[in-house]
Amino acid sequence: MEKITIGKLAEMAGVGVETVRFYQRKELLREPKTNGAFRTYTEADAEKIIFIKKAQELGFSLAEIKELLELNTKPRVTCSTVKQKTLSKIKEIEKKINDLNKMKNSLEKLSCACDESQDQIRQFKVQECFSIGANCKC
Amino acid sequence: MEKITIGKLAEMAGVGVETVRFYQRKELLREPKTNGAFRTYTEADAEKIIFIKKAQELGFSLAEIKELLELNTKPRVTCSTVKQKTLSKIKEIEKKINDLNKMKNSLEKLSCACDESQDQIRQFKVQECFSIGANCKC
DNA sequence: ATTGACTCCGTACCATAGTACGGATGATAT
DNA sequence: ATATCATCCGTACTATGGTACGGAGTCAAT
Repeated sequence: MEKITIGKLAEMAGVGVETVRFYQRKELLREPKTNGAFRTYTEADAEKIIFIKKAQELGFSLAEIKELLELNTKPRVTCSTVKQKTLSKIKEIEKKINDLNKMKNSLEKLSCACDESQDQIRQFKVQECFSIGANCKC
Repeated sequence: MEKITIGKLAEMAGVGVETVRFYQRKELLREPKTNGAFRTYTEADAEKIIFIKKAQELGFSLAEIKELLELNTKPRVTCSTVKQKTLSKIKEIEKKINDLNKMKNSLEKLSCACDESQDQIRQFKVQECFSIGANCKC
């Protein structure tokens, strides 16, 4: 297998070279071994960047993503601490899924309204999805 | 019912007064009727702000949130255009839910590893959740 | 051994999403 | 009526997450 330099890595992960260096400064990515004068990366590094981008799209900040990536890697942390943190992250995620389902239900209601009348469309309000139990009644 | 001034509105929605004004400048919130010299708001405005905050936590930018809020309110837009945009938003949301489920499954695997050994915990990698079909096998 | 593409490093700049400040005016409770 | 608090408005500052730039060094192919 050929050496993965920073440019190749960036291409693999679909980001810019500067972004990789930025993540290193933020300690989201390890500083890799240097092969001669240039750094060489692994496929795991590309996977990590892809994870970071996905997690960002899901509303996690870089600080939160760092926590996620470090859940199991910090030295001298007990199993029960890891478990506790992990379960708390799972709760966060479940809350997000729940909220997304509310938005989805609400938009499905709008989709239904489109088959009814202009009036039905005008009366629709997405923002109500978090207050009233607005489910699709197609 | 008493008048809702900007300070009251901000408190209701759990944001700062400056944030409300910022959203007005960004046209995410309407410029409300002025009662005397001061503006008065409605509960719908508070609901809208709460929606904005929730949607941000779910990874939507203010520009995307504006689109969501305007789905059905723009004049001279046909039903089919609204329907099309709505279905596309639903697809986006489904993708997010799918990705969150992958992360959740992965973290459940870590939670299981916590009941096994320190070694199992160390070997775990969240970032793999988007590449291999890593489901919890508790 | 020279050329061209890539890397390294520091620094500067950018967009997004607020947050703070400060002087003027308006509202309200005593 | 006056003190106190809120609102208005413009402008400036901040944090986060990158993006761009410029000069120097390096690698690899011809």
